[in-house]
Amino acid sequence: MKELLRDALTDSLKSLKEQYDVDLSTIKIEVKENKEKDFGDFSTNLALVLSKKLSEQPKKIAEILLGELDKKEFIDRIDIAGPGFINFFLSQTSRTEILKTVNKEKNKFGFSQKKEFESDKILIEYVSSNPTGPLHVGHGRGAVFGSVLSSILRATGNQVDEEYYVNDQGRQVEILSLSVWLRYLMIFNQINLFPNNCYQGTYIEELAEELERDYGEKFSITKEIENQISQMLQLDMEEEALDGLISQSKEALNESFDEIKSFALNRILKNIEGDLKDFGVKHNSWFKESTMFRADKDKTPLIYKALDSLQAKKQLYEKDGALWFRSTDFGDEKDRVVKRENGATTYFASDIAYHANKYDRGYSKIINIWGADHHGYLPRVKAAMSALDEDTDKFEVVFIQFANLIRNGKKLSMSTRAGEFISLSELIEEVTSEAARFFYINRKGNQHLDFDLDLAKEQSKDNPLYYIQYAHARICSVFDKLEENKKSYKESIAIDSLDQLNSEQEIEIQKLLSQFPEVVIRSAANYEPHLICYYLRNLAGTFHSYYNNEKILVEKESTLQARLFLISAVRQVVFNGLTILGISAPKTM
RNA sequence: CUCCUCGUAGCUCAGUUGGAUUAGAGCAACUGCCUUCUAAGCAGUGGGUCGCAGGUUCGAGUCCUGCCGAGGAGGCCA
Repeated sequence: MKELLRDALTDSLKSLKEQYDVDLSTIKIEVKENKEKDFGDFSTNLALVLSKKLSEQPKKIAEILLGELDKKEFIDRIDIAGPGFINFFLSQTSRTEILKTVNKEKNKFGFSQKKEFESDKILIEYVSSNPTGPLHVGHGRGAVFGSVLSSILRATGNQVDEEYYVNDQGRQVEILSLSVWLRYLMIFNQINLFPNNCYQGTYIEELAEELERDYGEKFSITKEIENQISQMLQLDMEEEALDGLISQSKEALNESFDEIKSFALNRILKNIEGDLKDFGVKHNSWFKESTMFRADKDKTPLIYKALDSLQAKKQLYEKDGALWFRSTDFGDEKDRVVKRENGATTYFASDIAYHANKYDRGYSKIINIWGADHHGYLPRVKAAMSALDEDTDKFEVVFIQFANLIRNGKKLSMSTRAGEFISLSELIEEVTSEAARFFYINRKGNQHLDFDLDLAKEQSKDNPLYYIQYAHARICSVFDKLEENKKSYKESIAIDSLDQLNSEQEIEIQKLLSQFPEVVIRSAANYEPHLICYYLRNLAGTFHSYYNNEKILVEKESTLQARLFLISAVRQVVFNGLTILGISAPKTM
C-alpha cells in the first residue's frame, strides 16, 4: 500500500519538476502510517521537504502535488493539514486487501525475496565462548540474539552462515588441560592439592573421572615426577609459577598432554553444542583457531599468511623483542603486539588471520556478536582489516549487554571465578527454552536486561510470551468450536464478505497485519530482533480486545465467514512471527 | 584521565530513522466485567518540565556541543 502511494507521488513529483525546473532526483519520498485516525491512514511530509528547495510555501506545494495526484481507486480522500502534510484516507476495499495477501502467502507472509540486488551472503559469528567450561547464563543472550538475527536476515532474503569461533589454542586451554590432569592425579592420590587459579567447576572433576574411565592409568606418573610436581603446587600460585607448572607437565607427559587437551576440548565442545541445541541455537560452522596454525598441503598457515601480508605492507615493526602492528595509523589508541618476545603469536594475531579469512570466503557482510566487555577490542580489529585493504563497511559488530537474573525481585549474583554460576542448561530447565529465548530477545541488545525468572515461568497475561501464544491458541480454539457446532469455514464466501469488516477494531487489526513485513525488514536493517516481540505483543493485545468485544461465531453467515477470515490472518501472522523467533505457536494451552 | 553504551510514568521498557491539539505499552494502585468462541482474558481511572543547559530548523524524546548521573572498556590475557 505504501508502495502504491509512493509510486503515485513519484509521478506527481515529475510534473512538479517541469514547473519549477529544479533537480529533485535526490528527494526521498517518505510515506508514513498515522497513529491518529483523524489524520487518515497515511501521510507524507513531501511538501514540507520540498518547500526549502523550491522556496515556496509548503501548503502551496501540497496543493500542486495534490492536483497532480490522480484520484486512485484505492484512495478515498486526500487532505492537506497542519503545516503542509498530505493525508491519505484509504478506501474500505483497499484495507481488506491485506487479508487476502496473508491468506495467499501463508507461511511466506512477511518474508521477502530480494529482487533488485543480489541477496547478501552474510556471516554471523556468535557465542564463541572459550571451550574451557560449560555455557552459563551470561552466554545465553548473545546466543539467542545471534540465532534470531540470523533467522530475521534469512527472512529478508539473505543467505546466512552461523559460525562459532573456537579458541582451542593458547594459555587458557593449557590451564584447562592441566586442571583436568591434576584432578585425574588426585583420583590416584598422587597429589592432594588443587591450585586456586586452575578451573574450579565440578565439571573438571567429572572430566577427570571420564579420563580415568577411558584411559585408565595411562597419564599417571612416577614417584620422581610426583615429587617434582608436588613441590611446585601451591594453593595460591603466581601466574608465572602456573606457567612453569604447565611446561613441567608437558615435559612429563610428552604427547600425552595434547591427548588430554583434545580429550577435554572435545568433551566440552560436545557439551556446548548440546546446550545450544536444547536452546534452539544451531551453528552450521565451527571454526577452530588451531586450523590457522596448520600448514595444509605445504601452504603457509593462515596466521603467518596474515602476518606476512601486514609485513609486506610495512605495518609491522619490532620493539623490545616483540613484533608490533601499527594500529595507531588506523585510529587505534596504541600499537598492538602480534608476536610476543617468546615467539608465540597473540590472540589478536589469530583474530587478524581469522577475520582476513572471513573476507577471503567472500561474504558481503561480516557480523560479530560480542559481549559489551569486548568493545575496546573493536578498533584494533578494524585497524587490521583497514591495513589489509579490506572494506571495513562490510564488518559490523553488535555489542550485547549482560543480563541480570532476578528471582523474588532480587538480583542473583554470580562469580565465574569461584565456579558459582548458573549454567545455561539449568536456566532452560527452570523456565523452558522458549521462555528463555523470548525474554533474552525482548529488549534492545545494547540495553541492560533484567531477566525475571518468576515472570518467565508465570502463565498469565503479565508474561508477554504466554499472552502472545494464547492469542494463537484462542484462535485455534474458535475454529475447533466452529466444527463442534457443525459449521465450516468457507474461504470463498469470506472473500466476498469482507465489507463486513469495518468496525474500528477490525480496521486496527488489518492495519497491524499490514505492518508485519515492514517490522521484519526494519528489525533486519537495524539488527533489532526485539521489534518483532513488541509487534507481536501489540497484535495479540489488539486481538484479545477484539475477541472480548465481538463474538466471532455469529449466526449471520457473511459476518461469520469474514470474521473467521480476519482471525485466521491474525493466527497466521502470530505464527510467522513466533517462527522467526524460533518459538512454537501452540494450538491449545 | 581517554573511549564506548545509556538516562523517557513509582518499576520494567517501546518510541516507525526529525513530524501534527494530547510522548506510548506492560507491571504496580484503584474500579467494573465469567449461565457466552479458553476470565491463562477484557474495559476504565490516576500517574511525565523525555537527566540539565544551550545550539541546528518550518518542527527535537530523536541530530550537535557542554555539564550531571549510571554501567562497561582501556594487558607481550583470552
